[in-house]
Amino acid sequence: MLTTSEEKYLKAIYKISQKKGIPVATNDLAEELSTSAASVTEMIKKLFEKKFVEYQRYQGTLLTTEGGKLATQLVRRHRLWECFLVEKLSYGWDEVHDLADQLEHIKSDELVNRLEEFLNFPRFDPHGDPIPDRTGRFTIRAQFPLSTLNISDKGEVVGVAIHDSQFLRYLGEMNLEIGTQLEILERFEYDGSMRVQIDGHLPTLISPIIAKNIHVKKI
Amino acid sequence: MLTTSEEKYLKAIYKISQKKGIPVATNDLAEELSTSAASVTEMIKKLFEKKFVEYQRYQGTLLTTEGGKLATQLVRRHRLWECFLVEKLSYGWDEVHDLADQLEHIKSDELVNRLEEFLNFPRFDPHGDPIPDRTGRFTIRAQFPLSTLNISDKGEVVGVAIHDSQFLRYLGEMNLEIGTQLEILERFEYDGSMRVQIDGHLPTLISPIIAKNIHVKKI
DNA sequence: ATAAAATTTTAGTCTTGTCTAAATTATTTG
DNA sequence: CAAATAATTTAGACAAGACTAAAATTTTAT
Repeated sequence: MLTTSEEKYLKAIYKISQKKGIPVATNDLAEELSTSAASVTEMIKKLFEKKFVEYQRYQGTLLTTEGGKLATQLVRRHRLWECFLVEKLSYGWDEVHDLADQLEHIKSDELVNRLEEFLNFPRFDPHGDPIPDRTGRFTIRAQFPLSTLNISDKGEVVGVAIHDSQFLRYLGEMNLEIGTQLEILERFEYDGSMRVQIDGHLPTLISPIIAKNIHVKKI
Repeated sequence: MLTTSEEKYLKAIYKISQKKGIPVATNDLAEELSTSAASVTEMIKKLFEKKFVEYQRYQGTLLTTEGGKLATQLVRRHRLWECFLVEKLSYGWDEVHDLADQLEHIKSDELVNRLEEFLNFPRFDPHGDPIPDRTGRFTIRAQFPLSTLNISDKGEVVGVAIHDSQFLRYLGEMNLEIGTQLEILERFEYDGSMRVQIDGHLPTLISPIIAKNIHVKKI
């Protein structure tokens, strides 16, 4: 059985390797986990002993098949709890991350499977991220960063790449949420910002950094 | 903020003082928490420093007002999570204790308040125990151990004093659950056992130890 | 290609919560 | 009431997980 701390490391390795590829640097893990690089090295050696990660001194780390399964299970738990909090307890999508981070460490696969059934087998969480099924499989979907759309393209928001609550509240203020439909009115090539028509609202200017972190499907 | 371990101690002190009165003995705590008496002494000294318990060497311990509030909050969390597991996730009342023991340590009052609302403000948990409201008040109810009823008394099961899953499954096997109505047919005074008519089923013999741990209201 | 800078690891400590064995205090019993 | 027994506390140690400072290695830049 994994300790909560070990679980946090596995999930962090998983998350960083998704975003930045493998191997995962010790410093990046320290940053992600708000801890020191020295602590990371120690824990990685422990996870290596237990065969959850591959590791060579000074060369970074990556998950083994077994470690990957465990990390996926944690992602599953996290995203199902987020669904529960939003759909059943009326939390906002900007409020659930930290709570789900606690709830995902509850040790019971049965509980998570029952929760999934109670929620009617959702395939995406409140941020549009896919929820792995109990065998670890993700639902794949064609989606692109909003920043890649061209003038007069139409899209529907299906996800966000950042779960930070400030970012999400900012999106909320410009009436943008999962399911929102929009159209690109104008692109300013020198800085990449774009003017976007959001649903029934007034057109808004969206900066390239923001646009890169909003995922849409084309319609 | 309390650590999970400190929370476990506070709840154990609360539980034992309910059952056996105050002050609570170090050995009883060690037993309840499956740990050594030495560890208990150490932790109690810590809780004393933080003003959550009264304590004098060799004289046992008891909760301060502040400690009592925290313990009550934990009881509240535990019982609401049990309701959730039974009512929403279809767990049996004999399966929820250990899971609720994990869930009660999730740090968020807001979460528990929303959970309570989601469950429609239940006042009793699946074992018939009262759930304190957010100010810490319990709903009181007239109830007696089944063992105190006399011949031809009728009652309705409203609670159980033991949450052990073996005990609960045993009750289930004799078709006895919360809400079950019954009538005392016979009492054998020399050992205290009683023959009981349960609902539409055949009469059963109930031993005094069992009967003492089934709570009924008279009807 | 080598010096400087950045990254990673090691060494040594600390805190939390636990343990066992030994010492102390309280309780029970003859 | 004193001796035996039970309960509790202290002392010393350990494991997990973290930290800082210093050393080792890798990467970058001149």
